[in-house]
Amino acid sequence: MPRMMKRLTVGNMAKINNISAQTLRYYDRIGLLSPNEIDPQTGYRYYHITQSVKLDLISHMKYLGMSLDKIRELFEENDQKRIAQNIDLQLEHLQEEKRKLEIMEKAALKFKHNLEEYALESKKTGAEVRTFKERKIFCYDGRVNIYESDMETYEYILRELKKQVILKNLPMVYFCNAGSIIRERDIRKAHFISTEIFLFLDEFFPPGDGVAIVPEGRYACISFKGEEGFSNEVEEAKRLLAFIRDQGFEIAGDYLCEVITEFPLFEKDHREMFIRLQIPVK
Amino acid sequence: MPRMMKRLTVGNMAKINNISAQTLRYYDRIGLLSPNEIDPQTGYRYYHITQSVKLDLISHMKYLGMSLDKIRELFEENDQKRIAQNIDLQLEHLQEEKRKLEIMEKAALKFKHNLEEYALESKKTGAEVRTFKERKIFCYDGRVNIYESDMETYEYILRELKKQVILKNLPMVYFCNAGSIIRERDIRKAHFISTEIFLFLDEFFPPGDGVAIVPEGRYACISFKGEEGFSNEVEEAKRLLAFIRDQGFEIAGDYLCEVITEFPLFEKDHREMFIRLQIPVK
DNA sequence: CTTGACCTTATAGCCACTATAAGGTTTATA
DNA sequence: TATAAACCTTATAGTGGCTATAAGGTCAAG
Repeated sequence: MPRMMKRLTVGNMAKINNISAQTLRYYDRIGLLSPNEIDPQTGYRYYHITQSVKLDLISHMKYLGMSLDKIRELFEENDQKRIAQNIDLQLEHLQEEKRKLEIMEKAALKFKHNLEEYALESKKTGAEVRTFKERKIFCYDGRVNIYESDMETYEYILRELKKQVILKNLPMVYFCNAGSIIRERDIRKAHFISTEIFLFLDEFFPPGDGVAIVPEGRYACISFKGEEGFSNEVEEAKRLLAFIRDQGFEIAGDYLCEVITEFPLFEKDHREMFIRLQIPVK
Repeated sequence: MPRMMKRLTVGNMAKINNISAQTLRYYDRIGLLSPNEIDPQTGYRYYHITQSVKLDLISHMKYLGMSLDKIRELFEENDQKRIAQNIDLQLEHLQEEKRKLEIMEKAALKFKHNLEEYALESKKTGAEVRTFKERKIFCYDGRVNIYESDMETYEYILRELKKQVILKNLPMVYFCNAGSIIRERDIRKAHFISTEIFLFLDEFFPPGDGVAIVPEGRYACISFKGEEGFSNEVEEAKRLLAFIRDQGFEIAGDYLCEVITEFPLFEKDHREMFIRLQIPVK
């Protein structure tokens, strides 16, 4: 049987409601919930147990993600329709938050996956043939041949790609897994010409403007640590082309240069990239 | 073709990276990212485009939900293992956030459902028979007959229930949909004795300590607005019992008094409750 | 040389609290 | 009744990741 107390001091009210006395004082200060009675001499706050009702409501509405300001507003209006409206608003907000979390999770998994790929791939030295499923990319044509540019220009092109990503409302997640393309006709002639850079999207991404598909199939691959930007890419690419020729394969599509991860090799103010070159073969 | 600038002022660096100049200054201040060069005379900050790399990483890691402090720490350590660890931590954190959101959503939906029930039920006046699916409740025995208590005591009992909810780590969500039970043997004799109050849980809730099941079946129901606590409940309950007798039904289980919603009728500092009485019948 | 667009630092504000300090009140016990 | 412990009060500062503002200095174009 609970002990009866007509007047509850902040501390008691706090204990009973599993809340801090400071918080109760704060609620008083912002005009959200004031004690039943305040001793005019001492300023002591005295609550009544039934004021817990309002505290329950406050905590419940907070739980729905409403701000204390909003809650006070709703208390003042005391209008059921407005409350229902706000619940719907909160539901939308929650959906939005959920979507954000999903994307964040995808980003984290991608990051992790990249780290694992790095750990795996960094042990390999030679070329090999691997099968990839269909992949989606978001392409951007920088109109500058990156093989004739320095890192500075590459950064500027990346910034432009980023602008596109923001413009098209793509989640920024994908921005950690970029690459560049050499079109089939150029790589067949061993011409290192690429003006297009891209981002890997995930399989669930809806097709649309700028979204291209990298077909499923067998790819000749080679991975290496990019030195001072792309300086050693051409050399590695030639090794990969030699591998294709030696194995009796034939180039079956566009050459992809994928930046697997940047982070673990992060040093100073330049990108230290782990790169995987891929050429589809038949 | 992007315009080349060796030195970028905060404003330019900001524009290029879709971030505010203030934020860049802030990052400088907290030692997360300092400009390449600072004019010792004027204090002007000059960035280099390649510093965007670090900004990309920062935004990416922020995206995973890491604090700037954590990010700086990881930058300073520059250790791949620690990064991987933190990604895993973030993933766990994201799972937690997702669970929270799910619960919040459930709470909002429940709230909404209650409002709708209220709108529907408040138009009805007489008793009726309704079918309910199996429901789960969390029971707490206050060891005081609430029909012999005043609202003050009821509030204290509710506080105890709340403590139990916190103790058992149940989500606070459920705290808006409470009720009380009169056991079958008592309601058969029209004895209004109830020491047990409960919360409705949702169907997905795992069974456990204190979790009871209210069986599926047909229930004689009557709803009304509770006046000054439970003062008019007994009267309405008697009407419901009369209805059961008149229709030739028989009491088939425990009597439930469900508080559908409190909010829309919220006034002053006492609970204004919309109540639905339910007696299983056969 | 002016104008206006930039830059600088310093400060306050946001939210929902928490923490601390310095001092006053109540209550339980001796 | 004296005292000590446990409370209460207000006021202030801090949290994080910024944004906003003010007051003043610098730079680049015309």
